[in-house]
Amino acid sequence: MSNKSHIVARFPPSPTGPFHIGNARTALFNYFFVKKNGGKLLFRLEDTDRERSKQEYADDIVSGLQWLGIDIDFSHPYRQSAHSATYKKYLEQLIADGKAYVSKEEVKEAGQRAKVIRLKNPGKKVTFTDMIRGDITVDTAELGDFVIAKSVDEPIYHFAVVVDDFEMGVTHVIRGEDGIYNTPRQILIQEAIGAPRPVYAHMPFILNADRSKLSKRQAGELVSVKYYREKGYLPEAVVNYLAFLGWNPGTTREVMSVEEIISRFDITKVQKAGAIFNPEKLLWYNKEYMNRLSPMEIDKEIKKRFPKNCQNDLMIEKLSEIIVERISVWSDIDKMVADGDIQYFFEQPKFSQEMLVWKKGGTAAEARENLVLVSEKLAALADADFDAERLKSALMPLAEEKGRGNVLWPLRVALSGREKSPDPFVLLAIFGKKESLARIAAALALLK
RNA sequence: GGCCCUAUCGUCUAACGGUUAGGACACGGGCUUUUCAAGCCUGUAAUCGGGGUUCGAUUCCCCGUAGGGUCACCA
Repeated sequence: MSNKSHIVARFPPSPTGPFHIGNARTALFNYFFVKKNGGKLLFRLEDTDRERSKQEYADDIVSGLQWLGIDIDFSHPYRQSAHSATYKKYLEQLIADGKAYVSKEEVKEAGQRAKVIRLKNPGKKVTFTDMIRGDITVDTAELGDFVIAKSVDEPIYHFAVVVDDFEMGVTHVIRGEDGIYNTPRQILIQEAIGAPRPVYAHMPFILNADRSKLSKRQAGELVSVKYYREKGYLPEAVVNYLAFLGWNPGTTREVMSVEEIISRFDITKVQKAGAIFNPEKLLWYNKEYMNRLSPMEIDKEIKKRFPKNCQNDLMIEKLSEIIVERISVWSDIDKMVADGDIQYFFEQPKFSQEMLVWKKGGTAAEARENLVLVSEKLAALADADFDAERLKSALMPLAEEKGRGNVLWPLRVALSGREKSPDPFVLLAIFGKKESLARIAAALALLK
């Protein structure tokens, strides 16, 4: 890393499926690395597989990357499909130099070619440096003269990658650990075409709970970046979680902005073993980041998710605090709406007489008597006194005298109609004097 | 199976030969003067096993064991 200004890394997904969270982490670590070292990150679409490559997947990857805040230029990606002439040139040169040859093959399976291009393997031991794992030595003899292209117009992956990295001036290759065994053969190809060898770093995998490689089979939708966007996760939280999965700056604090992560980033401190993906911790991160949001940002999201008959801006403003402390991701608001935890703020709730009675030893008569007393106390207050703290000091003496449960439970149910809700003082403050008294009156009518 | 990589609480991790093995998530308990949530305090919990090296090993070496990766005319 002595030549900082010359660092060029790349992120080369093949658009053959939805953007995978493990891939996102690899992209992120590439991003941290170049940002930290003042390098450049290039985007390449490995779309040589005509059958499986789809534009919608490419779009999903790009939008996922942008959502995560990876601010690199996606406007003119390097597409493998646009470089067949280049591969052909190198292939023909290798054959002319006698470093590769056209080999006649026995066709064993459908789709196999009778002629392919193989590299003449010098059969030596190759040692390369991995920034995470140190030196790795592999004997390439066992590879034999491996296939590098089906024809001069159809290079296979390893060959295309080496040519692309060379053409793009890539100096640092940071990829998943499954790339470790691709490296020796790619190095052999590099040497054959006279390309310089980049520095490597192979990242450990993100794992399922049983320590196998994170799979859609086991983790379901949790593997796709799109899922987190749709569920209403904050990209900062996802980035922070992913960054600390398999790496940490040695601090006790784990909530850290991207800027700080970048400034502290050190790829040599990346863990060598894989890490199990922990959705609970991600949720915790998300909540941490939600707690740092401004009321305006919260209100905007709530408004977006509330049904048509709950679009009262003034009420939404009052609710944002109690909602945010009950959710971990934005889509939890949808659940609250579906569960009926929202509706009662906007219209008189329906509830039964039994629900008004304190379950631990209260009677309907007590509920009625206490609601009348509460009602009288509230009627004596000014509108301006409808503040949670003041209401509490106004009503608690009564609650202490008559029994907290016997006073506060009926009051809370009268206001919310629910088994679970914010405390009655907060509710009173939200509804104000007039609406509060009206709801209590409605409850009293039921108790008669 | 060959080759390679890896191994600290359930999970993510700190420790770069000497710590009561630290933190976070999750979990348990308690406090916040009804319920829910949030918050605060607090507790349980780990060095895979066996040999070395060393005055001393989580740390260095070897052997096991376990897990993972990889052995394509896929990317």
